Amino acid sequence: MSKKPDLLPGTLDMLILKTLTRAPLHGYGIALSIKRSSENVLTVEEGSLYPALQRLLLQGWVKAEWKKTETNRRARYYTLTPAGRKQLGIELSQFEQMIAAIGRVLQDA
Amino acid sequence: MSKKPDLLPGTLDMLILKTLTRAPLHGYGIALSIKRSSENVLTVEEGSLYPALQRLLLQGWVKAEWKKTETNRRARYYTLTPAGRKQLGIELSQFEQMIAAIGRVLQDA
DNA sequence: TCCTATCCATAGAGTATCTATAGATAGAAC
DNA sequence: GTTCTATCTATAGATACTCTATGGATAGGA
Repeated sequence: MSKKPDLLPGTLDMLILKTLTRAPLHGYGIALSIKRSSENVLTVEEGSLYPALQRLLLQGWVKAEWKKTETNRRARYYTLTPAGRKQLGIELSQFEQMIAAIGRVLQDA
Repeated sequence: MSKKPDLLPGTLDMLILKTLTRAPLHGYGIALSIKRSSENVLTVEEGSLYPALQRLLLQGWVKAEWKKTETNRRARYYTLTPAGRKQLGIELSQFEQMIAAIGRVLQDA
């Protein structure tokens, strides 16, 4: 039945990295944060989120640490690394270039 | 060695439909048009383009006709159908909504 | 005691892209 | 007249990313 994606494919890593620039967060918190700051337009499913976090860990763009949450639960907190911050910059500029280019195509008379 | 895509995944169909609102074009011409109007930022590979055109045909969003080009070559011209025009409207509004939402996440302090 | 929200994670399917390849021909260059 | 380049179509296979669907655990409130 092929549903439409809840976000633009290829943008999830960038959104996660950006979210982590504010503060370390656990996976669930990242998903909530993206949903909230996008005003409920973007929904990150667990089946997208956790594989994405594994990718980011593997690339060294985030690091993870088990901690207790404020509500006394066990959770894995992800922190942006310097390499991750650099990568975010790259992805941001590529994304903006893409969007600008698409905008040109769409506005072309 | 896993290269980055030449366009944002999920946007190709929209770009093709938009390109065809100006005039019917053959595949090669569509690729050139997108490349040109995006100022060489977006490149549509053949392995993406022709499968996309097959999808659009199957959905009834474009129709195809074999003709001669101005340079006397045999080529398959694609024309936007009314359903395709409607679909383009849908995709445009979804895309803009996505971009706006991503923008909110990226600008969130 | 049950329910809901919070938290983690993986398996499998589907979709869309890329690279690589194959083929044909018009017209220009040589 | 032969070769080269640009024009044109199309498919196969690999890869990447997302989704749906699961499975599990626990804190705190009803």
